[in-house]
Amino acid sequence: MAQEGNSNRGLKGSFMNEHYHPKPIERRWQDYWKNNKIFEAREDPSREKYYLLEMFPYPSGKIHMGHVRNYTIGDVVARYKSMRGFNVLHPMGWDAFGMPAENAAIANNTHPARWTYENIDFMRRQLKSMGFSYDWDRELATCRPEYYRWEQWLFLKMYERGMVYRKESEVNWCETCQTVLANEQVEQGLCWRCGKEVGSKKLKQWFFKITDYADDLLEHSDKLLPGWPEKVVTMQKNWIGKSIGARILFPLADRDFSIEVFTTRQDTVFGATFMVLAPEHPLVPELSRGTAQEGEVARFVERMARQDKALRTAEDYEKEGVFVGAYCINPMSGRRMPVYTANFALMDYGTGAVMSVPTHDQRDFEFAKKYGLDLVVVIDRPDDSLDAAAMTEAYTEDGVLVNSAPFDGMGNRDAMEAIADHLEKNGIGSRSVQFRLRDWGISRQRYWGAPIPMVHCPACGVVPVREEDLPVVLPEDADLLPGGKSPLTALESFMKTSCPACGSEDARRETDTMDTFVESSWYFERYCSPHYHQGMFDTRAVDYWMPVDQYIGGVEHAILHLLYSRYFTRVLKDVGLVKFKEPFTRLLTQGMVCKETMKCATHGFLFPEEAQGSGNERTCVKCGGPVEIGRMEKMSKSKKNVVDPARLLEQYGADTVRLFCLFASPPERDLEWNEQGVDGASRFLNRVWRMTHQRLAEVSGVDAYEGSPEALKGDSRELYRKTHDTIRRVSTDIEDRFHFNTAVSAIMELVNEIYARENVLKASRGREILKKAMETVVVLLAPIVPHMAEELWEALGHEPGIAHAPWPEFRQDALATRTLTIVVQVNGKLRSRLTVDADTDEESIKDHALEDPQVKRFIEGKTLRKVIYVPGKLVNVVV
RNA sequence: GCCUGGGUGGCGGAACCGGUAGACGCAAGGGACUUAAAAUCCCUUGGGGCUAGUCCUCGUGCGGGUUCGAGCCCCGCCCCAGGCACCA
Repeated sequence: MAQEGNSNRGLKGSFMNEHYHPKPIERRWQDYWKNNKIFEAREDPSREKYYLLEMFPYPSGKIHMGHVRNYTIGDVVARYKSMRGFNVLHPMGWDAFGMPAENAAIANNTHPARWTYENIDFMRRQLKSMGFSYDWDRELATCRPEYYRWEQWLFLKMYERGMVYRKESEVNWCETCQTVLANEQVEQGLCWRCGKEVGSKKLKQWFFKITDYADDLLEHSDKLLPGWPEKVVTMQKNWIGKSIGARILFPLADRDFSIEVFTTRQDTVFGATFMVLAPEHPLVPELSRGTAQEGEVARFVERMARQDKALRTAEDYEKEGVFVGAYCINPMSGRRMPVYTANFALMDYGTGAVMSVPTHDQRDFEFAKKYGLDLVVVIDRPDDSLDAAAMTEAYTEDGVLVNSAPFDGMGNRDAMEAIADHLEKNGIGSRSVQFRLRDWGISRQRYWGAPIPMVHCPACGVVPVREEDLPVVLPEDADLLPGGKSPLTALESFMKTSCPACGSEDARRETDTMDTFVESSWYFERYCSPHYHQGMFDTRAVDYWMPVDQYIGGVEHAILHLLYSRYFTRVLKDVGLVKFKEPFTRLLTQGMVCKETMKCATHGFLFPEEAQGSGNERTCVKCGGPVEIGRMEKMSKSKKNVVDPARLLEQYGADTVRLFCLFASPPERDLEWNEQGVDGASRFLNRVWRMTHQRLAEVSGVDAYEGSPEALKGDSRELYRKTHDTIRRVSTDIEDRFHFNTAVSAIMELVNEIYARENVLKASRGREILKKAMETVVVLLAPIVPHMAEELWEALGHEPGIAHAPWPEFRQDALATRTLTIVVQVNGKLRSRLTVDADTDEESIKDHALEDPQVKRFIEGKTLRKVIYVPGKLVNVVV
């Protein structure tokens, strides 16, 4: 600490021993926060709440830079709001079910539960060492029965309301491993484990009827999510994919029933020249039966069934199909249309049947050309007519109807309505809306997930578990089977149960577990009362805290997790548990953390520590060969361009890591990792540390100046002005824009100013002004580098606890300057600057500008046309 | 192909309502301190030019336009990233 006698020495170099050591400081304050329950949140109706939430992590082993960035951003906002007087809820927990636990268990011969809980313990310690302001008493893990029992409870409620149903659905199936594969376990159509080709298999699976809410979710996307990034809203809208059109019945030529199609282009119905059915369409075998096509059709359908889904949706997938041997009649044109089945028709969209209009749909056009089918133009360009025979692509623009009997000459937009009316009036079709969104398949043939609370009884069929029998506990004594097949099916103690309806002892439990997205669709509500055992949550707590005011996470969850959460919240509302529809008022999607990749010709990708040297001259530590520097990419283990937060924490401390994450780029953009930048952040903190300690003796016992700037002059006035301007800038940067990088810049500028205004101590009130500036630096840094801020706050003579210190307000009157710099332009080009008193009127500023020698040079001999004055900013002389 | 973002010094990035382009940091160079180094503190740093200034000129992906004035607005392109993509 500074000694009295040091005060009259120069500021520079007198306290060389004052060095910043983050480790003990961080330990000390983390203990302080914990012991004093500084971040414990309690409902308090007299205070305005602020619920800040970051997407909870999957406990994969240890935290990575993506977590560090995400949680640092959230922590700054939480701490800032807390200093602003809000009652802040800032919880943390674990998205603890999922496949990696099973994989690790098989690979390391441990149990998924053990692996998961050990990871949680390790990662919790890591998060604590970052100094995040979580209320750890609210921690939850979704794999615990006391969590998922309420999920099972809600499942039963949804089942009662018809929100849950079972249907046949395809899964990826590996014959060799005898197991179901998730999409991410299928690599280019091959099983990730054995490398054999993946097929598909039909299983009866559970679904949530999210499509019931498609319209509602879509509508609110626009109206009620103003605090969401437009990008995310658009992605959700596309995902829901509402299409407005019509259903039309096409009678079969020789039978007395019809094929129903969905189309968005009923205006082109007269141009429909053939029909396409999905290979899975029930009419395909029926129509081909007994025809010459029967064998070929059966072979085609069989081949499509075996084909991998990933392949079928591949980019340059060749359109192919076969004639099924039957014809239908176009109800509008009367044309006899051959019926085909083709790979591109999907059974689960619309009706699984497509009326094909090759002249006005590119896909139909290609198919027709390939199989020599007829083309009839029904929409002409407004100015010239199309010749079907000469077309090289479909005409999909607007135009005028032709070859459409009573509708000829009508604009196609009008014809849409007119034809829809005609269809409805004649009972051959109706207006219809389709969504791209499918129901949410939640069944997973996996062990490490929440059991679906259903029982299969030979007598009663599928029966829900009784509410009082919940939870259906996932047995932890299961042995994992090689290949990943769920061990539940082999576990007699789990499988065997009695029927809740008839009591039969022959009943079997459902062995499917729920998709982990189910757990993450309501955890934010559970946080409000995590220890509540009478229901999913205490509605009073939820009424107080929800909705989440600010949600922060990666853009990779922009669609599924967020859409499912919005859906679940609607379900909870319908069940009567919550009063709102939208769980997240504001959303911030932060960018990825990136780093350049490094590759050695013999050793492939290299970890950063496996290359030595700098710049483009790096060599491989294993073989000394040259290292090729690749482009910036998202940090990933497979590319080895990763930085382990644990190492950084060890080397620099949490505050430096936090500072760098915030300073390097604004949160929504990608962050390019740069070790020298981390050094820079560390250097700045050292500078702040020194700045404070070197001046401590000067300001100890002095109260920070809080008065009017009236009496201040020179350096005092300037430093005071800069101090308040910094408060203003940092507040708006954090509050309105989450631009922490510019907030940090502003604080850096203030620190630079303190160094530059050494003479302030000679002025009257100098010490008080200096103290105010120094305190401001510390208090503004508090949400960003909380440990150092606490330490310096105490050193400056305050009681511990900057976390709850009030955020400073800026004084408008302190921002004013005595003089203004007015820029003078001639014809828009900068020519001179004027320094004038702040109260100088417009006329005299203009006069000054015209008399300025620099300006005169450029207006001499020219006609003065106009003089524009922007108050306090500039004069533009137009000649 | 469609929908979003984005393109600014050697680099990360600033520029808030159309008004001084390049804040802040990194890197680089120079100086001070030191026996020396590290650390620290100070200075310089977009390109070009000359008469060396309180100077001129070019410059925010490219080409046009609106305006007294455009990185920012409008029209037409190019490139990069992300998302969707046989959805009838």
